[in-house]
Amino acid sequence: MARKVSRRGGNIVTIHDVARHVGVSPMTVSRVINGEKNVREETRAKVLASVEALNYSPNLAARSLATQDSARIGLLYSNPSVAFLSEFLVGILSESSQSGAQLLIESCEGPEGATAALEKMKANGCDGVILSPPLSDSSRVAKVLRDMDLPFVGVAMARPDPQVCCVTIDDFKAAFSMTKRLIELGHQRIGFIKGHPNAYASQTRFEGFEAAMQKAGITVDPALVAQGYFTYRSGFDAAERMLNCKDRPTAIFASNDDMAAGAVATVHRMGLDVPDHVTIVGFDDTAMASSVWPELTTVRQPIADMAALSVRLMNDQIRAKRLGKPFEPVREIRDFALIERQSSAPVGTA
Amino acid sequence: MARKVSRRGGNIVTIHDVARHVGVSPMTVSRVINGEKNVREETRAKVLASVEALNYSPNLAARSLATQDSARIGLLYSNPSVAFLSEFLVGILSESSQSGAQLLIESCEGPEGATAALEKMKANGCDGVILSPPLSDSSRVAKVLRDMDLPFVGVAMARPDPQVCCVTIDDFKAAFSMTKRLIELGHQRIGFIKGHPNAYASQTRFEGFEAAMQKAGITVDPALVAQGYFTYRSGFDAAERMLNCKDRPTAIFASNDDMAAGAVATVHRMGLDVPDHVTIVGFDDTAMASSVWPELTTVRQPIADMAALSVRLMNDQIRAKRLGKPFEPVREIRDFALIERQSSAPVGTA
DNA sequence: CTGAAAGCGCTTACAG
DNA sequence: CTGAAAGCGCTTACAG
Repeated sequence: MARKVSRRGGNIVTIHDVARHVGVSPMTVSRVINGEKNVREETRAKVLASVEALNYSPNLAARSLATQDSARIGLLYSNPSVAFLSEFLVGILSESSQSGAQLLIESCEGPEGATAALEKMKANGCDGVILSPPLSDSSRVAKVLRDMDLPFVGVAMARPDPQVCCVTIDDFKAAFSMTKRLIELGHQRIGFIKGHPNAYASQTRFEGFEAAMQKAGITVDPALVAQGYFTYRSGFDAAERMLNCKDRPTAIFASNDDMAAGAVATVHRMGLDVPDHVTIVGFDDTAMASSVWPELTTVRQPIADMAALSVRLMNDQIRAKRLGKPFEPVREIRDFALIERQSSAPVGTA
Repeated sequence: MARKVSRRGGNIVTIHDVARHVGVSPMTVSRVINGEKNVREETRAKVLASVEALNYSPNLAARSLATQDSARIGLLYSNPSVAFLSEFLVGILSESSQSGAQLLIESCEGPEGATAALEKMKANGCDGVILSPPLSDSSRVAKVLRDMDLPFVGVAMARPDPQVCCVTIDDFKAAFSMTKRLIELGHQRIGFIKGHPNAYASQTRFEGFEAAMQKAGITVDPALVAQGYFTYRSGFDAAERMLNCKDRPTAIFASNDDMAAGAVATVHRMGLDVPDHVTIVGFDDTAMASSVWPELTTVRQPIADMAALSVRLMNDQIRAKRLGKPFEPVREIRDFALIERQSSAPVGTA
């Protein structure tokens, strides 16, 4: 490893070392590393070989200083599930450290508290804001942001707004698919636990459920639809009510994993088994889903990836604004996935 | 806000703007910001006022480029609890983005798989490695690291090794305190669920439990000590065995939150209540503890803080090594805290 | 106690 | 297709 001694005695392979090794200018090495086209194929190959040989990898701090990419990004959240939030944060943090963005993190209690938090961010030189659900769906928050002339990106939005840049999955389709799968497993009496009323995703997921039921010609029994609040406890209570029906459901679809885990606990408490007596499925595939037993069948929403992508979109938007270029709001729809674990089974397994 | 237009059209307040505003050199501003002593009090005050007025905040990328602090830090983990890991990551990521460190993250299956992962890191120019438990306690991993001449920091180590730089809590004392608290609540028949045998913390926590019991003059019934594996399922099973004893425990102390949550599920399944019939307490205070119902009384281990501190220690160590200065291994013991939630109560509440 | 110079590693903008 | 120059915002090392 050819390493040079830096001003302070460290050993770091730089772009200059690679350049010298190959016999080109640092500029050419930079071009190869950044995948630019205007490099002769032969030169590119030599540079790449050298990068490999010297074990070069770029200094992110230097890059972001040079590119001026170092935006100051605000992240505003309002207590979603802890499991959701931490996965969200991991995505945000890792991408922003990659791109050299600085982070300003604030929480607030619902859309009403958002204004104060946003003003604080703005005062701290914030260039743009990333919104986690349910804030991302709040038109009130969106208005405040527009008035402040701050660009923003919404993550996991459930209500389409062509004006807003966002990263989501198709909640309707995801809920539809999961419901369809339950029906394929022979379930007919399927209970549904809704999410918090302040989140649009709650409504959209319920609509997906309804649509799949209707398509299969199954009537949704109102007694099997319960209001939840995305908490374990609310799932626990909702499931209890449903399971005390005379004609109890053979499957319960909860709008997130926390509630599904609560529903599993209720089933167990009643001396029944999951999935033998009741199938339980969740939504999100957070840490909760694979931490409980039986592990939850759920809809995987790639939260960390979505969060990371939102940082990239935010960077693009900030850069465009700085350059005075127009920025067309992007609506990125990521794929969801049905993850089948042990909490679901064909009907009548017991 | 006095903002200058940068090369690419952005508006950023820099150290120069502050300097001009105050009428001093950028150097002086830098000194004030970094809290150096050699600045006249009057000058310092003026600079600080200006920093406030212009809303200046330093560009981290520029700083880390200039200080050469940008170490490349490897993070090696071997599947601990997902909840534990995500809190750990949040701490690591936020501190490393603060300090401008680059991260190389690898996982492995136990100490045996560590060598390959570490070689990969080393090949990628890694300057030092942070170890999460149970890897942090592995003398085998420590030896590999020493042979590679890579500095490392262990997080949440349970076995004191004066040679190794680490950040921990006092697991013994923490387990002792929690047990003492249970005894104060009147519990005598207390069950204990051990953690995974490959983690030293499991042993240490058990010793703390034993010591507190002994000090209170209570004999530990071997039937009330079960082997767990830090998973929900293992807590579930262990609790089931204990609760089927003729003389069942009135309280169960699980060595982590996942197992405690599993134990709660078992109690419920048997038609009993938490905490009315059985008190259940956990350890760590991960997201799991406040996600289930009833929420868990537990020992708070400040995982994110500890992880963040480990990054700082790693940076110090790498800098010392680069400068050829000796670095005395530091052993940082953080405070734990007893968090009382709804899963515990005085004995005989029902 | 304060400042002018040089440099951190990379990229943009311009020339050829 | 390639390179020389200048600059990103900050700090170290040296003078005074």
